[in-house]
Amino acid sequence: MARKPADQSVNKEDILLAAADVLQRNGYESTTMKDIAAEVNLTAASLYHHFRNKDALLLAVLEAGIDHILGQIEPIAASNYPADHKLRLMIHAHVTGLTDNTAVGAAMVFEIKSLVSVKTAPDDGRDPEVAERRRAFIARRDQFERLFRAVIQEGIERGLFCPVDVPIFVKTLLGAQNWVGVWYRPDGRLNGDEIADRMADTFLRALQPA
Amino acid sequence: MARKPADQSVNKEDILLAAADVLQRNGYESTTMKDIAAEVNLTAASLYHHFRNKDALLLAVLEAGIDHILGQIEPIAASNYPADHKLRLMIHAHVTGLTDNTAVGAAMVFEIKSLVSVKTAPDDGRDPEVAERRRAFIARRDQFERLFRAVIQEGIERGLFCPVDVPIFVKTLLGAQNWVGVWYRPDGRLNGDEIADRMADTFLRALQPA
DNA sequence: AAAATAATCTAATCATGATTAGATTACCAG
DNA sequence: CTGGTAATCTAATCATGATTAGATTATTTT
Repeated sequence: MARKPADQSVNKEDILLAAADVLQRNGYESTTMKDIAAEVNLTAASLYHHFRNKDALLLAVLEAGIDHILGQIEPIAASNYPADHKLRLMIHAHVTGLTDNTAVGAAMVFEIKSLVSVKTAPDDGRDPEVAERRRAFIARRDQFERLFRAVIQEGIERGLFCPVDVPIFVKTLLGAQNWVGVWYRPDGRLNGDEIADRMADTFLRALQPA
Repeated sequence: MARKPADQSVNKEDILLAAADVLQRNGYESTTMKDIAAEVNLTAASLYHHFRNKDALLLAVLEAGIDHILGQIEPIAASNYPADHKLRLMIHAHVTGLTDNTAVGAAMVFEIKSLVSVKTAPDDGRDPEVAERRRAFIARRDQFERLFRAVIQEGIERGLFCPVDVPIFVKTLLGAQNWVGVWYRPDGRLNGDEIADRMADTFLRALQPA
């Protein structure tokens, strides 16, 4: 049996993107190292040159996703636009981040009870680096939520929004947005921008003062 | 080594509830037959007397969940209340279903890219019964979504609600509700009823005519 | 060109979880 | 009480996926 020629043109970034795609397509529990490797026409063993283990690779996907989306949301939240305009832009960034970037999708949807789950916590002692990165990821995800809270709180204080229970409102908003990563299909009726538009309309109407 | 005494007091329903709890706590990929069995103080092998295989057991959990929630939503949707009242009741039923019944949570959250996933589809030929039950589950889940669409469409036609893109609005609403299954903790600030109240307020405000 | 290094391959190992087989126990019926 | 059946146990098998080890290839450096 002839050995498959070695192809050294694949870099770490290619592997990371491949992993994000497989995650999105197959879900966490059906994402194997073999599938990811096949996506870039390598074998599973080759991935270990670039990433310590599967956890490290998948965490890298989540980190890329949260980096991307935070990089977009933070400047908006810090801007001087009125709160309602900021919220609309943030919803757009979040939704299109989910529809257009599979790593963002993974970061938002697949952290649930997967590699950052309670179940894996007892194994922390085996790999302190992964445990630390896991904590950092959770902190950044929480930061993401805080940005939404701050903007809505600002809108309420300035009389632009009606008073709501801000933490619950934000969980409602983020849940609806994250779920886009579950049901969205690129061949669907609407694209990411259009979906974001309608969602922003819904939540801004809900925040409209009486 | 003394053999563990056999305990025949455990019935199929006990196992099913145990599976739902483990699913909720550990997530799909960390739900092992061993864990489920331990929940009812049996061994993994004992589960196979009651359920054909793991898929059949987990599908039974999902079916129990969707049965439960459809059984609550259908009478509300068919009632003669005005659409806004119906929607509020349905949101309550859905949210409290998620917070109070782990099988409902599993049915709503864990169908995602798990045993009803695209990845498992190619294996249908191996177990036609599971494949058929899977299809039936998906059909019932779709029926669930249609009930919400119908009520909102009715509200719009009667002038109780402002015009919205109904499919997207419902995806937004269901996403927010299903996500409660992700973030809700029994020791949190609010219980299921209170969360449902706030959510209903949000979405009914968003539907209020101008 | 030769040597060193990076990257990949194949083959194999290991661990884990699902499941089976047969022995055993618990319970029920006659 | 005996026999039959339901239910469970322990031990073992099997399959699969993660990972390692060493050989090999591709690329870079000297």
